[in-house]
Amino acid sequence: MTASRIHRLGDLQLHIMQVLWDRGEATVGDVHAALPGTRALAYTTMATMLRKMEARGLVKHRLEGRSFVYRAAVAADVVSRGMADHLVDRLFEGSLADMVNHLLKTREVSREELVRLERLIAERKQRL
Amino acid sequence: MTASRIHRLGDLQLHIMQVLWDRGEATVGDVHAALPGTRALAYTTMATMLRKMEARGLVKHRLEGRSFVYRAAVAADVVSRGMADHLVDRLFEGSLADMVNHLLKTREVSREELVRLERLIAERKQRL
DNA sequence: GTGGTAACACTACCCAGGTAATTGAAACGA
DNA sequence: TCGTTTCAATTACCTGGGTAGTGTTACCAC
Repeated sequence: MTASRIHRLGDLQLHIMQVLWDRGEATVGDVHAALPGTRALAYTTMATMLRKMEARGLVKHRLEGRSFVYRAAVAADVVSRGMADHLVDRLFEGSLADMVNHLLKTREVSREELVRLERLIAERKQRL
Repeated sequence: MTASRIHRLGDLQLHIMQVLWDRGEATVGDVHAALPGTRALAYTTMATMLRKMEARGLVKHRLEGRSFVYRAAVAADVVSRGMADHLVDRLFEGSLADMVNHLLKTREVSREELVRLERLIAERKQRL
């Protein structure tokens, strides 16, 4: 449950979270360096973002020397779940099948992916 | 393709779109009346929102008497697709299977839904 | 015609995400 | 010791979603 679902996360914030989930810990500089070169953002932008995110409870930091070392304060799957659920609820009235149906209709899907899906569903049925 | 994906839509805007998709056309008053009573919003809020949405190209209006009759300017599935794709890309690097896997792990899913999913995937495999 | 009401128009907020310059302090290097 | 770099802190600004008050007009009922 983890107190008040997270379902809104901007692109930048999500990228930052992904870096943190990936590395466990990272300084502002690390995060800045780790981000996709496609859009070169200022170092200060990262710093500001991280502070805002800490205020919101998404990350925490500790001091090491005079650097802030950040880490995620929420687990990746809690966030994924919050966001995915929110979308399923908003768009498909909570029906996973409707969502998948829609995705299958509108996206390219490889045979491998379909096979994987079949297997996932079969497994899930066992576990019912 | 409909020019530039729509992947950001706030809750209110999405609700409004759903009303329009549902009815085809609706006046501000209709939309206002149709919205979930849970949060009673002012009539003017709807009017403002609809004007903003028109500026963004989400809806159009025509004049009938002195009322604006709004209709959606983008199709429901284009929007669903934009939003769903965006999420799949952001959270699961574009892998539908990863997304479904995640959802299957973290959500309650009924046997019926699993069966429906199986069928959907089987059908999709045919059509490959 | 006059007054109420139903419509849009305009304007103003708030908030959060995103972006960054500026400032100030600490550390480091010569 | 003095300049340069490296950090964090502060501040500011833009955008878009959301919310609504106020203003204005047009129309309908008396």
